Parts: sequence; structure tokens; C-alpha cells
Amino acid sequence: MISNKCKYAIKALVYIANNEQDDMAVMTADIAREQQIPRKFLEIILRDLRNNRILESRRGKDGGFRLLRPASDISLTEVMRIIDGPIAMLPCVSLNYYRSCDECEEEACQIKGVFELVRDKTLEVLNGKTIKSLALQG
Amino acid sequence: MISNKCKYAIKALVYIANNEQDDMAVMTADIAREQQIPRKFLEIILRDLRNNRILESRRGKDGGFRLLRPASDISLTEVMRIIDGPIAMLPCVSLNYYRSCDECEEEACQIKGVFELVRDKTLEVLNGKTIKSLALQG
DNA sequence: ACAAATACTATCAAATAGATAGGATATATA
DNA sequence: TATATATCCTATCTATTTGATAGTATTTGT
Repeated sequence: MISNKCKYAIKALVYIANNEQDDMAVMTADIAREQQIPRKFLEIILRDLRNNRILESRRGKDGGFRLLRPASDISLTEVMRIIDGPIAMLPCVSLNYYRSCDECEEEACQIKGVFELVRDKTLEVLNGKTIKSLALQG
Repeated sequence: MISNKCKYAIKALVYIANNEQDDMAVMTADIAREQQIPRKFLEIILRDLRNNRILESRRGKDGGFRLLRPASDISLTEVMRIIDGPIAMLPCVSLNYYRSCDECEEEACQIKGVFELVRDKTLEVLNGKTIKSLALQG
């Protein structure tokens, strides 16, 4: 399961992609209302995405958030890794958050293989999906 | 990520499959030692698998655990659902643990589709792997 | 100056993860 | 029947994560 936080992040990004314009940023309050996301929680999420160079923000009047890069350049994989961390089901099989399992010799591990396979199939789908491809559906 | 508990469960089952014999059950202590799993924690896991009709147990001298069904009949999917619950990444996309997302209209949900795809690809792999197919590798 | 927006810091409650402890119960065998 | 051995059961505990809220500081346009 991905966290609510991650689900909110994806939905917020899709909403921003669908609603930003050259001269207008999208405000937290609007996203929160339209997507039914707790506002203060959403603030944290958007700031997080901004710190990770997915969004840019502007304060004050007419402030808000915009995508820092084209929506077609932001994959689900990237967003999920920022918010939730590893996508793989085992730490020892994670590409971006590798950790060894203390209890087993990896070369002899009998379950590693399956989870590498799951990881690859999962990434195949998630790498192929961008905020743009999700936004277009609506 | 799957939990440690789930990883332990799978490893324990593979160990049992590799070590049980018609006249001999496999003991918690042996599994714990060989697979480096905290013993008392493992007890809980094995009892859980027994309550869910994956294992059978016998108490007292020469007691221990055996697979209740052929190892080729026990898929990873089944084990993971018992120990960790849903395999899907969103509750609204889970086949066995469906829950709706309070905040969204499912028909209009823009992210549901991708996660159905991930679910299907994941289940394709996990349904195809059994305790037997893992045990044979070693 | 003022209003409106994000930024930041601190905090909190509930759930889950990951165990550990200690005693009850069943079973084989001497 | 006594004993050793193994699972069974209940209770408990700590740390982390999840999901969120509150309050204040800061920036910005008019």
C-alpha cells in the first residue's frame, strides 16, 4: 500500500497540471477543496514536492504552486520515491533505497528473485506513467 | 515493502518444505536458528499460518510444524495476504481487502487505473510462485 | 499598511511493526 | 506416572510511522 500522503501528492500534482496557467499558480486551498485533502497536511506535502524540485512556489498574493518541469517529465516512480521511499517489496531488492537484510546471505536468499521480478514489472508500469498521462485522462 | 514478519513467514515455509519428512515435523527452534529469525516472534508467525490452514502443528516431544497442503499449492499471494493483508497499492483497487477512498469519486478517479495495472502485474508474478518453486531453487 | 499566500516549527494521537516474557497445555517416552 | 519437550496463549512493551493540527513567521502584490 502507498500512504495517503503519497496518494494526495499524486492527486495534487495532477490537479496542478490540469489547472496551472502561464500567469497563474495553483493555491493549496483550491487543491485541498477540490481534491478533499486536509489543507494543513497538503501544505506539508506540497512543500516536500517543492524541496525535491517537482514544484516551484510563490508566496503572497496570487502565490501558489506550479510544476517546475513539464508534466510529461514527472513519473509516478519519482513522486512515490520522494513521498514514500522504496517501491520494491524487500530492502535488499530496492534500486534507490538498498539495504541488506541482516539475517540472510544474499547470494543464497531464496526469495530475492521473485521480488526482483515484482519490482521490475512494477517499475515498468510506474516509469511509464507521468503526471501528464494521468492528467489527460480526466 | 512487505513486513519483516511476512518475509520471515515465507522463509519459514520454504525451510519447512525443504526439511519436513513423513515422520518428522519441523521445530520452531530449528527454523529460528537456521533462518536467523527471533524465536518468539517466529512462534507467533507459525501459529498464524497454522490458524490460516497453511500449516499443521503437533505439541510435545517430536512436535513441530508441517505443511497442511502440498508446497505446490501454497502461493506467495496467499501467504502475503494472511500476514500483511492487501497486496494492491490502493485500498480501492484491492481484490481481497477492498475499501473505498473516502475522498474521491471512484468513477472519476484519475489514479485508480495505473494501480489496477500494477496490481495485475504483481499478482501475475506472485500467483505463479509457490513455496515449492522457491524451495526447489535452494 | 494590509491582505493573502506560502514557510516553518512544534506537537499530537492512533496505529503498526517488531518484538519479549512467562506460564499453560499437550505429548512421547522412560 | 513423572519428566522433558514442544507448541499455545495472553499480556506487555518500545519505537516508528502515519496522518494530521496549531500557531507563528515571512514574503509579496496592491
